[in-house]
Amino acid sequence: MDTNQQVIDILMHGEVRPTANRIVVAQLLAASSRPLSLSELEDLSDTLDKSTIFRTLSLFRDHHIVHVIDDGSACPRYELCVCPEHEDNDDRHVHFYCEHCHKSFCLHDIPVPDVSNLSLPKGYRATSINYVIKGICAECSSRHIE
Amino acid sequence: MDTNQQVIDILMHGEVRPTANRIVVAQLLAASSRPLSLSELEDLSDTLDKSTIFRTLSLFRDHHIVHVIDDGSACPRYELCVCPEHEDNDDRHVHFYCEHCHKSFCLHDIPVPDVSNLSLPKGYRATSINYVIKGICAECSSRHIE
DNA sequence: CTCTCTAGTGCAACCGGGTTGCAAATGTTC
DNA sequence: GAACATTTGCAACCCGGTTGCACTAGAGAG
Repeated sequence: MDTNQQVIDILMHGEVRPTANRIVVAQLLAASSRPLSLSELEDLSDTLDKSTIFRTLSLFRDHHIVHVIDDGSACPRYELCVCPEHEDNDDRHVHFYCEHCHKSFCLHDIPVPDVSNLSLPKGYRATSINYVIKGICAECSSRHIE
Repeated sequence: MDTNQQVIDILMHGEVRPTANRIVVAQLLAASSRPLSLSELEDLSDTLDKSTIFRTLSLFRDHHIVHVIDDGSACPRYELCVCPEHEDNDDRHVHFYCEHCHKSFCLHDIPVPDVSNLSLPKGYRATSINYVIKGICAECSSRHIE
């Protein structure tokens, strides 16, 4: 299976023209098991310009190709939408932010407990939920005793 | 009851010298029903310098007088610890971030569902949990039909 | 194939919030 | 009151995200 072609299909499905740069960004996201920030993508691809990645991610976001995670790291992270059919991201899972290596991980096994519909105060309307656990990831735990 | 004296007690209990500026910051936090960001505090007090507030908040954080909430707004917010006895913030409740007025609210009635102890992958250690619901707050809902 | 027009890209500058260095001001101790 | 430590305000800095603009690449018409 050609991952290059897969990525192109995703872009076309989102009605985004598959330029070379966009394919690179999408492939980096697809190859990563965890959500990536703008600066992480910048590091991964030394050829692409920061502003190009930024605009590419913004475009992807608007076309529901990626969705945005706010871990508590002051910089948003992006991951490919698993469910391109839905207009909004329904693949809700818990994220883990490592305070040591500053990476975010997806905990796909843990569903986000949803309290938004049942018990929000009157007048409040929810559009998204972020459930982020901070701590030390497995790799950093094993490497440092601290 | 003198709130001024209450605030001083809190500072002294945290072993922080109660200077005039610190009392102002602590009173602003105490008077607010919701967590405030650095810039919000800057707006509320036109006399205090940005760096003074910043250092005051950092000091408060280190002395467990305030704790920090990461809503998804790229800037941390601070609220007075309810339980100064505990070394860490055990008063865990859900926060709501309004995407329209960019304020954060405490939903004290909704406890944060805790999944950290039961189901974290092996090797992961949690230190804090952020559960943030984003959407439109009641006031903005009633004001705009959109 | 070439021209034209639009979309995409790289560069550099900008911006805003957090952060830091430093010197003046304030407070504390003897 | 002198000597010292702490706190504060100002200004500069830093860093990541964002934007303006000119150049380039690509799509479509003829």
